[in-house]
Amino acid sequence: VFLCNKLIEMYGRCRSSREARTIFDAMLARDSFSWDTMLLAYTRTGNLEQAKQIFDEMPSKNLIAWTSLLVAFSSSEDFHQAKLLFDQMPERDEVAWNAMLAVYAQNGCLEDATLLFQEMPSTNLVSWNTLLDAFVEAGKLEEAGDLFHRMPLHDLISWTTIHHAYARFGYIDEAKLVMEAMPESDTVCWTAMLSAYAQLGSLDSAKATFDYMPQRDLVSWNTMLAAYTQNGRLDDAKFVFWGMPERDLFSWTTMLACYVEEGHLEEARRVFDGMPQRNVIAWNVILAGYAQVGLMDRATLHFDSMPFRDLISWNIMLGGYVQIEGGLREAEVFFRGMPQHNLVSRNTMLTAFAQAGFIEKSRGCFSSMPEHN
RNA sequence: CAUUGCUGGUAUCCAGAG
Repeated sequence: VFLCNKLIEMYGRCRSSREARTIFDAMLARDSFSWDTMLLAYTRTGNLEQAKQIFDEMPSKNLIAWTSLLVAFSSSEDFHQAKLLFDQMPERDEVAWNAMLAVYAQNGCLEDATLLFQEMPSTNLVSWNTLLDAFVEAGKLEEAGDLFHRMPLHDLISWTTIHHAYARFGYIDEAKLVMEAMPESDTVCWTAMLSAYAQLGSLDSAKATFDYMPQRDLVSWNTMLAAYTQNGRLDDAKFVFWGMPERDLFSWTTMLACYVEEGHLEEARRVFDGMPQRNVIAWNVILAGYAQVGLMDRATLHFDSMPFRDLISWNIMLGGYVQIEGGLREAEVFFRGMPQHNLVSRNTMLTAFAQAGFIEKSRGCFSSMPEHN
């Protein structure tokens, strides 16, 4: 049992929930660690449905199981389910509170995060770091800076979070100063710097950073790859992609998106077919390739054959309809048939109506939005 | 002292800014 548990854990960490499940199913006896670890494998691979199912099947649910499921809701379309789950928990420890806080932080809910932080029975450094990240995710740089100075202590993660805050919003000089001030900086920090240069279009600085950094891991390679793809450098991107020491789904989807962006649909399709695994994002990239150029019949065919869809898949289809000649009516019908809508869906309709001169309908979309940005 | 849970860097949809 011990060894099988370790195997499940290993597969979970390697994002192979299928293999983890094979081990789990083959076990003659399972203890609570086996169940928790299996649940966590689904959580880590973003497999909410399977995570829920395992959770429901569990003979007994401990704090770890509750917390793992809570985390799974964080990246789901309605992360507010996480709060419902949190409220249902029979007991909550520090980790559970922190996990709930992280759900708010990752989804940009600064208000909720702040309130929750104040309600917490006790806070530790993880709580402070998470709150700091909530400010950063919400784009509140000054407040993040203030909070950083008010924190009781700083560890590497606190420093990296504040560094990332400056880097991602293009404050290169400030980010550099933070890097000089921090006691140690690791690959995460260097990669954030690289990413910042890439977003500003400073490819030379990005490349120089990549070459200069003490170590490069898979994320750094992916970031360098994205630096080229986001700036329309297909040839450089190809060179990086095929030269990388290893490739994960980020690498593949980044490369795919580059082919699509450059209008090379056939090539994209070939890369797609050659992928070792495909996630929703890979399917979405190809879908967007068809929809963006108005090939709605091919898009529909692809859409119908997708093994999984998320809200982005639906939004891509919607975006395809609104931009073809006289597609607005079809878009309206499609919009009504969607399982959910978010700000992007409504904004797509809003701008489509506005550009077609239907001011009243556009207004209607505007007022149907639960929030505005 | 401890087989599993919480925080930092990279990819796909609309708009805006450059």
